[in-house]
Amino acid sequence: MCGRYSFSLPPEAIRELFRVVTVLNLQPRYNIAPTQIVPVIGLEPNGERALRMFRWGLIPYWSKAMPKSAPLINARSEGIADNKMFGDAFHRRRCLVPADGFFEWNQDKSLKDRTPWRIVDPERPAFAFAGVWEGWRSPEGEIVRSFAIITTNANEKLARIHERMPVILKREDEDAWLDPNNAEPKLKSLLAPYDPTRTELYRVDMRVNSFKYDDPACLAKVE
DNA sequence: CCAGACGTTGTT
DNA sequence: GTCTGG
DNA sequence: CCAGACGTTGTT
DNA sequence: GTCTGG
Repeated sequence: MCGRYSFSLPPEAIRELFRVVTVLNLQPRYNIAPTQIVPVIGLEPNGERALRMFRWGLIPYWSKAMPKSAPLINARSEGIADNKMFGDAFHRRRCLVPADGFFEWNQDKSLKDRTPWRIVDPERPAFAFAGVWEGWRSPEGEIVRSFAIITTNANEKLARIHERMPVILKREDEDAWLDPNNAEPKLKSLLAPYDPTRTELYRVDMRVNSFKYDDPACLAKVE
């Protein structure tokens, strides 16, 4: 699955890699955690891509209050089109979640080693997760936009540490994911495990475990 | 009809 | 152990 | 995802 | 809001 990731590229690289004009006032993020407000990419009414700051952890639009349970940071791709919680967002509110890598811990918690891994694509400096989003009106009348990252089965590279992984879109599939005219069969075909030959894992320092550390050392390789 | 759930991951 | 917060 | 708190009464 | 369960 995916419960922590990074997005630390400079604005010029973001504009070029994701074809966005606005780059807001983005600070590099080395250790993004659930509930934080982070950039995602959606389509404007005019069809142009735009970066917007959304909350990681989807709040269903019918929620009466901010949910107290674990935030909905992931959505399983299997059955998502018919799912009560995410179905409407899947059909009508898809987004790209830009990242330059993500973190995984050993799934088996009986293994005492809680040293995280970082996963990157050695052939490109950044990629996008497939995401869905919602708008929610709080009791105070504030509109909160939030998102979840879609997951699928782990590929053979990740399977050694975890059985799920986030959906990473091929670059040539990003437009199809955002296209409001694409229907269910096409969209579902995009939600597949990532190419294992482009999935590289390496160990990083345990400091990543704490979201309080958000600096370049979080990305550094350790033995 | 109304009431109650609606999610993922991991762990047991 | 379990819940909350980031 | 992991880290960190988890409580009351009374007094300042 | 919308679906499921009784």
